[in-house]
Amino acid sequence: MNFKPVDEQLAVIKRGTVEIVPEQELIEKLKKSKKENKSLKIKLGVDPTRPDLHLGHSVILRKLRQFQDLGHEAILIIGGFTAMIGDPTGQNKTRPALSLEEVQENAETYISQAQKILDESKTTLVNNVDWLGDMTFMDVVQLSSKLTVARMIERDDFSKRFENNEPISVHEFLYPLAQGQDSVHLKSDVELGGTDQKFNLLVGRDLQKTDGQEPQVCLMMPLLVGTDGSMKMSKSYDNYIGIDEPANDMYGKALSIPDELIYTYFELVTDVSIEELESLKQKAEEDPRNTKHELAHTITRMYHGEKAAEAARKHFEETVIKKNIPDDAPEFHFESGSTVRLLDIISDAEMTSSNGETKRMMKQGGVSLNEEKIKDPGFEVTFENGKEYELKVGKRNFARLISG
RNA sequence: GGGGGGAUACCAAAGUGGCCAACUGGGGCAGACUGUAAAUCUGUUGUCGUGAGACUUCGGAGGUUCGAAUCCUCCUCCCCCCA
Repeated sequence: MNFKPVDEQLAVIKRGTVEIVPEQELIEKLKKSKKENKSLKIKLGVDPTRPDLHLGHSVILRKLRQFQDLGHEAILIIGGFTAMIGDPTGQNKTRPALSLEEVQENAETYISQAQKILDESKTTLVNNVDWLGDMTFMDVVQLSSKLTVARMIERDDFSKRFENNEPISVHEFLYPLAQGQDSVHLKSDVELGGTDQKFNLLVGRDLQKTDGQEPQVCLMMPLLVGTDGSMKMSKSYDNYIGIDEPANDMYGKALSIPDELIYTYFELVTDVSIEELESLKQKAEEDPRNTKHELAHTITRMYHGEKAAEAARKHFEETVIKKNIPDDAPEFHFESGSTVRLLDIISDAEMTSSNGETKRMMKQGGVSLNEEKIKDPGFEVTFENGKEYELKVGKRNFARLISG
């Protein structure tokens, strides 16, 4: 491996990074690595509790990928064991512990999605069940003696729960130790994590020191703000863009982020070069509309390819800007001459979740047939030979009704 | 081991015998507006029914009552305080 100069590597590593603890140690490690022509071990632990990955997860995975591209060894730890504990970080309640089978299943989905971002051939996959699972109770007791309760309850998530009279289980205290033990086991040089992982990452450092190892450098990435512009991207807030989502949705959702986030998204979730980033900062301010389209295009391209990204743009323009019916709207056929209540058509097509909702939408002007708003819940459609209707229910629910 | 508090719709949280399909906030949905699926404003938000209305819902199971989310009994789960 021919490593790039340290300062070049550092520039890539620092892209989007919030904090490197301590940065000087990282520089030393990089120097040593180049000198000895030996790659660094970069550790990323993932919790396969929820297998659906979104752009928020991609931030950290992309960072791992960047390390790979710099020639370092990416170690992706599937937290099989830790998932069964449930990471308390940022939680206001105890996470449900998963069974071994669930973890296994989730892990597979997770890996297959993560490979879209990582360089599959160069990723070392491990599961911490393999070493944590073998520890004896005595081992655990000894390990836990290295961390004090006072330090644990300093943590925000615990102290908040404590104040709010919410339960904290003892086993949740063991989570950072388990994660730290991973670092000891793997002898990692760098561990990646979100800013919310700082505590856990630092425990890894401490444990390595106790073990006589050279401690890992902790690298924290920001938590990506979701499409709502305020909370971190998360499935439970429904402000996420999934990496498995259809191109059209991806494109549209990317466009819905607030303007202030355009640059951040370019920086954290796209593969545009560092040089390009510079110019994008200004572009985003001067011409947010087009820059955001460029962002949406870039993101969609990364996961679906150039062609699909282009198609997604067209789809967006047609349906959202021009408010036209998309080409791929589902079609429903009706016998010519028949008369059917519109309410029933919508219900059969499952375009709403209940008749009450349909009626409500009708009253509010959310249902239209061939551009004409239908407000009467009893409205009936008569299908004459060859006649076609374009049905719109709500903002983006379309269907074509065809007779014959 | 002892004492106290709690469980309400997607979430948070009022309601403590009829005016409750249930205040309010968040979220969701719709309309207007917009470069946008953003922001803002307005409306709406159990199911069935064109409608009148009917039915189901307030941790679970029973009971009292003309009538219960509200009262009683038992059960399940959770939190706090003292030891």
